[in-house]
Amino acid sequence: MTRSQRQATKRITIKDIAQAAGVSISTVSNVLNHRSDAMTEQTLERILAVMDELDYRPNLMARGLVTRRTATIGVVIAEIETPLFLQALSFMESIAREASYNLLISKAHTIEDEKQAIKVLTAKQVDGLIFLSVSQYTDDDHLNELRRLDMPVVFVNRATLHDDFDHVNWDDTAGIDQATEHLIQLGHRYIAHLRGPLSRQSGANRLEGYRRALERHGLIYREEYVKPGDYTVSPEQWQQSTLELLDLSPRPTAIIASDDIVAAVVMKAIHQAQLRVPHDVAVIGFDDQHFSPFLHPALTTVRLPVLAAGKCAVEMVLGKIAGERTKSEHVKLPCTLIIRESCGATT
Amino acid sequence: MTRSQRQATKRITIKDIAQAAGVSISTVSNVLNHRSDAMTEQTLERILAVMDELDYRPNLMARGLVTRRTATIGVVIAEIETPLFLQALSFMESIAREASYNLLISKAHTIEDEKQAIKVLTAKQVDGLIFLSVSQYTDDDHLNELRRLDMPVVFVNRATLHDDFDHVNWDDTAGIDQATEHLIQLGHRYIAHLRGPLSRQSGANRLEGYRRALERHGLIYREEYVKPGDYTVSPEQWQQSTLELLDLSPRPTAIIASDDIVAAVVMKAIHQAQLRVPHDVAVIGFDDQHFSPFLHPALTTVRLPVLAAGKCAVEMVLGKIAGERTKSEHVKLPCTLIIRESCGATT
DNA sequence: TATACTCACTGTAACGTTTTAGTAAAACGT
DNA sequence: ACGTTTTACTAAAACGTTACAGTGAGTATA
Repeated sequence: MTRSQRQATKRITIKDIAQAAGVSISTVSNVLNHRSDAMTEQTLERILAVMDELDYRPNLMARGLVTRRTATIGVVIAEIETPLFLQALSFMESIAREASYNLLISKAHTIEDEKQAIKVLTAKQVDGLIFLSVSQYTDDDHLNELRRLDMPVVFVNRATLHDDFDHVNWDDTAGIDQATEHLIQLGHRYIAHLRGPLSRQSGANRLEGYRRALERHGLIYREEYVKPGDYTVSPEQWQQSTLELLDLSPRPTAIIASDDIVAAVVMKAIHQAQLRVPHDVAVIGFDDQHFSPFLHPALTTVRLPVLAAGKCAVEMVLGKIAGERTKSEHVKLPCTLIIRESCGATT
Repeated sequence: MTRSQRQATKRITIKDIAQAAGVSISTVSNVLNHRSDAMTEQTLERILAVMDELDYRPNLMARGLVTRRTATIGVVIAEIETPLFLQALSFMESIAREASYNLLISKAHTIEDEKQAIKVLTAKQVDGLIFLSVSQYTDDDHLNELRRLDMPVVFVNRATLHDDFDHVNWDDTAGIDQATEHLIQLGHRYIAHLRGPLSRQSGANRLEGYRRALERHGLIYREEYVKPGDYTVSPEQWQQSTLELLDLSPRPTAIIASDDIVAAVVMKAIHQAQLRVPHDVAVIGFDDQHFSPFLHPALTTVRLPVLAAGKCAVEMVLGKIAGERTKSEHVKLPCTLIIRESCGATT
């Protein structure tokens, strides 16, 4: 397999097919583009036979050069470490594939990465762009380029600062509100929250939803019941925070964690404090990751519609590409409270 | 943003740059390809200035058409639902990006999917192909096409039936052997195994490694200590199987699960049987998923070198593309036993 | 029977690059 | 001062498609 051998392998083009079938390349192009009405059944079959025999594959680069279409959607993804978003990515691939589109992916954690990703993906002539969960609030000037290119763009889980682009989000606030409501209905009065980073939309929204539900029921919001439990602090600190919460008086009878991993650590800390879930302390997570049903006890959690959002985003991009949709939309999907074993009535 | 407006947006090409800078297309092409030695400093700067001003981006499709390079690697991935493989995908993207390559992904669960994926990806002119964990044993004829194309191909975690292609695998057998060995060293004599599907290479290999370690220490392999605990049966059955194992006499003092999710369920079942991990029964998982350290107790598990394998695969493909590597390699990476809390000495 | 119309194609100019061969002018060596 | 080399470019042919304007033969219409 030397390089010279590699170059020796001749690739068959539309020209070869035309020659072998004794027709012009236009005719071959017509069969490629399913315009079989413009030729004899006989010719069609002859061309198809030749294509099959020579194992012809149209060169999509050449095609793309003239059609200006690549059947490829660029996906810029951050937080790619979160299994949930990766699952969304996988799901998006399925949706895209049904429409014969592929996904060209590019990670971006910083604004700089994002700029670079946009450069490369647009240079590769993707037909549309999806930003998966890159939540920046400021300094989005580089997006002007996308406006100029007039390319279909959808943001998933990003602050909706760009009215002229499509957005898909989910309603964190309502999600945690629902979870808190559920706990209150079960009789809980002292509900703690291990919150996410406030610098993030999700962290702030969730704190707000938690607070909203409390206040709706006339329960006072107490600072000491809220502690950071996000990736900016270590798992040991989550554990420490949980123990501190359990030492409060009155002791919280329920803890809402900022995600399922944190919830697992919370449950672990509760067990280690010789208390029981949900008997002594109820726990609710966030995300509904794939392991959550298998925790001990199975975790009650707020399921994020990440897959649905991914699907929605792909469909929006495809719609724009097809020219069916023109004006931009802002979709907000609901979260679902998944009730399992880790939360129950207080005794 | 109507379609007519979209088409009105003129895209600037190398031609525009040439005209604006008062040079020929060739010269502009030269600066694009970093052959700045073939022109005046003055000219170079003028061209760069014009490029910057007009915000020029070379069209990589057009370039690819003539260079026959796309700076894109196709990744065919199955088991994409497994977070571990998705993480590998993410990691591979990082490695590829460092070399200015992108990843075009395509899921494939059946042979038919795989054929289709190969068709599309090769038609899109990817420079190389990586198969991530699509473990089929038979009917790989369609791969002949890849031989014919003489395209760099690497298989990750696939039965090495294709000597002429590159392979990256990990040593399941040695991994579980090590885990079993560890348990034996701790004094365990009755070790059970919830095995994976035998139709899969991994399931069969692991059973073999388990058996090998037992026999090396003169412990008898007992059929009733081995039960299926894979995705072909339900989580309820994993739980049921665990309970059955705990009812055996002598009761196993350790259980090796087929993956970390199963291990979580096993631990849950053990707790529900009023036994303690690792005090009464030690548990070892497989995969080292991201939640495993946060289980209660933290899970001892065999870490698969999935990320390393992904990295290796990308580097192999890049090496082949660059022409540095020519002959095919078969790499086998070791697994690592990650010792946490869920296994300890028997009392 | 002349006219229009359909049918089954064909020829060729794009698309935006790279690449190869070429060239005029300047610099160099002796 | 002459030939040679180097420098700084340029012209034009690819690359493999699609798109559009033809075209000549046969058929239907008036």
